[in-house]
Amino acid sequence: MAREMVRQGGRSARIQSEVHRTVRDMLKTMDRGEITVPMIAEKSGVTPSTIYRRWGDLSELLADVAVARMRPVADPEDTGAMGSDLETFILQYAEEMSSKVGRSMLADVLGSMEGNAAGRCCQFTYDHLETLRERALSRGESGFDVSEAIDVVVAPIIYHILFGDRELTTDYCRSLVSSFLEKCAGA
Amino acid sequence: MAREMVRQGGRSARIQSEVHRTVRDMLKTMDRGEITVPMIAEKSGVTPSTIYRRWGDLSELLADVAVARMRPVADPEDTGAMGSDLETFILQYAEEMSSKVGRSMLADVLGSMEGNAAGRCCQFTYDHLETLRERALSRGESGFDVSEAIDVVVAPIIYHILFGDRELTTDYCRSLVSSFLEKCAGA
DNA sequence: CGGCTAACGCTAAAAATTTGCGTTAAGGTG
DNA sequence: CACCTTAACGCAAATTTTTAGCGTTAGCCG
Repeated sequence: MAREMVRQGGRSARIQSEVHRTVRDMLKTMDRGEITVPMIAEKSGVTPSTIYRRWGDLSELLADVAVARMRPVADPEDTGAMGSDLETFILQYAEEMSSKVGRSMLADVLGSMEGNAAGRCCQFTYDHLETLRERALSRGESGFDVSEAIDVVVAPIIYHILFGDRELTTDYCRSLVSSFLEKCAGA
Repeated sequence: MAREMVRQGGRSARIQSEVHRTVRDMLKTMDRGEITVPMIAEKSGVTPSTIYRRWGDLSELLADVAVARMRPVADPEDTGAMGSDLETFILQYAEEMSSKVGRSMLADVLGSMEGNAAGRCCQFTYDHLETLRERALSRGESGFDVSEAIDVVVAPIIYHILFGDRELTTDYCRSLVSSFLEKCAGA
């Protein structure tokens, strides 16, 4: 059979989760700059060559781990109304992404070129917003444009986290959301 | 004398410019992933240890080169009116940053932790916008809030470049600018 | 001009990465 | 269920990259 196959279960999967777990553990106690592939290999009981063959290099591995961590485990909380749904989600999003691990994940995701890690992880955000939009519509609310929400609310938050040019206060995030909601109402 | 000194002229400066030039040349013809410190050292006629001692590692060197490239050489063009000034500047900004070298510079700048490379380079953008604002005021126009311009216009552009989730067309950039100008007029 | 020392070059040692080859085990087939 | 194919792994040698010690060069200051 000429089809490309990717092993999903058994040893291969066990190694992947073991390596991922090791990386997450290491990121808790040490800086990203002092983590090396041989270290990860030893702590996870895998030979370095396996890691190199499977992920290519350290930055790709870190990106892979970061994307896996950002993958949502549940839908955003339902607070009963679109405005509060959006605010709750954005505040939590800003909180997570501006934390030390959040900034680290962002950097890792943006530092990889293979596998479109950045695209996949911003898709998570898009999907969450889409969920909120559909939820609003099913309540009879007017809904909102997801792309516009990203431009007006998400993009500034990410920008300030990445460039560190501004404190990301709760009030500021709230103002972004309310500014967006007003724009929706006006349109 | 106990004071820390940094050599500015002579050999040290010559080496810096030589290494920078070599890096810029290499980035034209090859991918960032295949550039190594020993390569740069050989092509620029410097020993690797000098590069390691001076810049620490490859990512710091690349960030240093990127910041130097992004440092503006002139003020943004004066088109005679605030709206067209802003549009001209943003279109050129989007063009430069979304190009291959632009994306590479962004990635390099965000991938370094020393020296606040990211902060310094977003300061360039801030300064340019501030120039446009002052120019508008001196013409008798109402001006605009620079931080708001960054949130509404610059941040979305950078976001879409980094995450690759959307085509960055001229029309789209123009719509961001006009949306911002309307917001200014309304406020 | 002469002293001081930051910054460089050279070299050897250490660490990381790549590569070849044999082995293990996942997943499909008869 | 036993067998076959081959993706994925482990091991170890070869290669490359990075670090560190030490002597030398050349800015900068008095």
